[in-house]
Amino acid sequence: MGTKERRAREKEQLRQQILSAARELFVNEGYENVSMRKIANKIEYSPTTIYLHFKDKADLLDSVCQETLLSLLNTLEQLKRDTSNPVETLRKSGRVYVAFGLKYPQDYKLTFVIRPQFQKGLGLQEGSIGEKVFNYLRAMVSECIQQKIFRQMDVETTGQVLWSAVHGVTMLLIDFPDFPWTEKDTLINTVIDTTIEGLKA
Amino acid sequence: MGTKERRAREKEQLRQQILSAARELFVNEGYENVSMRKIANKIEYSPTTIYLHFKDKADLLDSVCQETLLSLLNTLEQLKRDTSNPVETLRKSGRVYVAFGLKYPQDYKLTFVIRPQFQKGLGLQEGSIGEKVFNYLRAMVSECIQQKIFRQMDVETTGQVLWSAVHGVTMLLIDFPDFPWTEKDTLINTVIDTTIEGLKA
DNA sequence: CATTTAACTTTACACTGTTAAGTATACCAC
DNA sequence: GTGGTATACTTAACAGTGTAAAGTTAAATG
Repeated sequence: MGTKERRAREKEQLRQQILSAARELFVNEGYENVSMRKIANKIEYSPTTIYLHFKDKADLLDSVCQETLLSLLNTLEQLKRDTSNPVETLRKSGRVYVAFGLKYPQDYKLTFVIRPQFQKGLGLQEGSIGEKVFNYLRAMVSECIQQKIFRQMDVETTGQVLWSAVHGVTMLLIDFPDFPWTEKDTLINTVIDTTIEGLKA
Repeated sequence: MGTKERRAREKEQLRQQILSAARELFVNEGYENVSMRKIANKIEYSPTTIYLHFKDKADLLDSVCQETLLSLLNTLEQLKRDTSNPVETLRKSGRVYVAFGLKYPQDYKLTFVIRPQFQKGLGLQEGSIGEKVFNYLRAMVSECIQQKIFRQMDVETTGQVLWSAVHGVTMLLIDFPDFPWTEKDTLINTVIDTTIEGLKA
């Protein structure tokens, strides 16, 4: 019987092929400079085949970004959390977050800048990977507040402040590579440490 | 004789016409969704006329962004600086910066995200408006450090940390309007105050 | 073997940024 | 005023875009 399963497997395989071709092209040439035809060429199918797996180009982008978020989540979760020192964990997580953004700058921008432009109304929906990432942050922040290391402030606000800081420095370093930045790691660490210091009780 | 001058004036006028048509379209429909033909239609000239005034679409974008930066600089400089309380001035400037970004979100993104993507290698060149904006920040930071309110840290790094913070929160609020942010002004103020607090001696 | 279904391709449409060539008009020296 | 030239602008064209509709092929089912 297993033909149906085989077919489904093959279909999934092609989907994955399209996805990784798209990611590679998006990352190397920029979303706007990648045409459906280019992707099709790379996987040696006709352009319209892509539409059998993805609604349109934006949907393709969205799927690529989901993968990116998952990868970010995994990277963060690999960091083993020392509950006795939540601030240090937070610090490390911040560094990992920025490092991720700088290691895959194009993927980062696709996910956090380009995608919101094309996919209106994504507000961190229930069960999404994006929500899981933010939950990770929430948990750490919560710990810092409960242990009274941080000011007794709203968990949400505190988390959002931290996100703003790491997102800001990541975006600037990506978008203005020629700006006369002070030493990159110094800047990143200072951003994270300053924000954490400012949040302390 | 003045015909030459009149001609030059007319030419400049058309240039301005193109610029404001382009800005309006870029802002309302997004850079990528605006074609040279659309701009041309709006000003009732043929598409190729635009090329008599701007090298290409990216150059047009660049000119639009220069205007935006100038507007930002003016907005910042209107704030009268109370040298006896540089921290309060810095706080206000931060709020003004974010408010500017949120008032003209598309212009902000064009300038700080889209343009760097198309104009590689803009590293805050000598005498540019971007440099003037950053100089404004430098001056305020310098004051805070000299008066020993801030930690004795590198002026550059300190300024870059502040820029990261305000840029981060601005970008997030623009790109994820549906995210469950805490009250917007609270978030903005908390970001600014937290960063400043973290920088204090 | 016949028929249905799924996978994939061909063709086509209306659009894109930009270049090259063409045209008309306003200016200048005589 | 007339001839020539420079300026402003347009027309036409090229190679490319995202994607819908229709057509084709091959495999799975009854």
